[in-house]
Amino acid sequence: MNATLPDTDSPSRARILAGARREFADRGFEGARLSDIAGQAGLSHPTLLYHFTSKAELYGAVIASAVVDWTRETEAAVSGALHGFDQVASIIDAGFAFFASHPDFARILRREALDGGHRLDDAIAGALRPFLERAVAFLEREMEAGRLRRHDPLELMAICYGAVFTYFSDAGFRARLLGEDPLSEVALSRHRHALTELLGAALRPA
Amino acid sequence: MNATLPDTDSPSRARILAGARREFADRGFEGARLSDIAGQAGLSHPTLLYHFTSKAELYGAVIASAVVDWTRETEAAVSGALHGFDQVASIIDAGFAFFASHPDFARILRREALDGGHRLDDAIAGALRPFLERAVAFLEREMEAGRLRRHDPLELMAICYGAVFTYFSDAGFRARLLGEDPLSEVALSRHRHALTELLGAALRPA
DNA sequence: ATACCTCTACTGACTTGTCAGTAGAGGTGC
DNA sequence: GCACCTCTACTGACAAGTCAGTAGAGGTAT
Repeated sequence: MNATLPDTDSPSRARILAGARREFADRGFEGARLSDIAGQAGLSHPTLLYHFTSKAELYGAVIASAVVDWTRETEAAVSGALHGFDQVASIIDAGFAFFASHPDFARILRREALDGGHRLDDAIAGALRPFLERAVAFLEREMEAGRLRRHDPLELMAICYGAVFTYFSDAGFRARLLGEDPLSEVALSRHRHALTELLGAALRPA
Repeated sequence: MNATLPDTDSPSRARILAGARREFADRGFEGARLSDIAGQAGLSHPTLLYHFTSKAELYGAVIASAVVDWTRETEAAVSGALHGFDQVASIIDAGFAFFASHPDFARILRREALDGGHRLDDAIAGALRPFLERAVAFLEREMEAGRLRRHDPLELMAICYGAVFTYFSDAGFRARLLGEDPLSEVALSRHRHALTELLGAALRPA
């Protein structure tokens, strides 16, 4: 897409990306305003369009940078040599850690999931589907070997995805409902602990 | 909100509401176009604004009608005289049934949750918080009585909320990822069954 | 003849993207 | 040590289009 490519990571570009992540998370693709994003970076909106040729390209850059982080940060957890429930807990931990350090991205991703995910085709093919397939294969193997109790592996992943993902994407809602900050360290580890306990009770062999 | 109320349910009004539900679910509040909604009802957009004085009022009416349905349809499940895990399964079933019959509302609700839920304050105070409090109180009582294994009741609700809610709000994403319709009867009961089994394995006393 | 419902035509606000031009840093020849 | 050029980063002004909401007139049933 970028034919003549001098900069790639100027300070302005980085500030624009940071503001864009916030605005796209807060207001969605349609709701975000280029002039607001530019303003947060201390620039006028034409300058933003000097660095990114269109709103869509800027959005794509935000997604891409998060997908890079996701792949890097989950790699360790997935390729670990653990077995049975320890490996499950490790993946849950990795998911929590990733979203806790990328809370805005959780909301961007949810908006995409709501829209059917058509803008995520590359990310799905490149990162999400492989991740899911490895996880399901792992679960099947471990259940077969008797190191995990039998459950539907794919649906188990869907349940974990829903629980972890929702905690972060709906953090504002939870805050309003319960009057506490879900991204605080205590709230976060309370939820992670509860999920891990629940899964452990259901998955650990008797 | 509706002080001087002549019509309340003309045929046009009902058709507008149905179209609005679809459009708000598909594109969000900002993305939805009044002229598209009106067009689906066979009307021009100023005619829509004759029935609903603003886009925001129309949106509020969509939310309100769904909250009415929610309260009615979950009432039976929550006030049932069941005990232990049977009651838990009954609430899960009710949640599935509600969202399966209101798939568009699931996505509208998720968009609201993403935005922090500030437009849902009435619904939270009137329906959601009471529902949650009754559920948590029930879980505590049953755990105390030994009819359910001990888990964190609030987090347990959050996990169920996340799993059920995500299944419906992200149905389009799941369809893209797996290539099957998540709202089909088989897919739906597969997921509900998996969730019920998982919860049962974790919650039923040994 | 009046209440209700609908339309066409229009406005004002706003948004993305374009364009011409400015400021300043840095290299080069002399 | 200076005239000249080029490049990046940036801006204000504007073009083009979209959208919610308004005004006012017409049709229809009672």
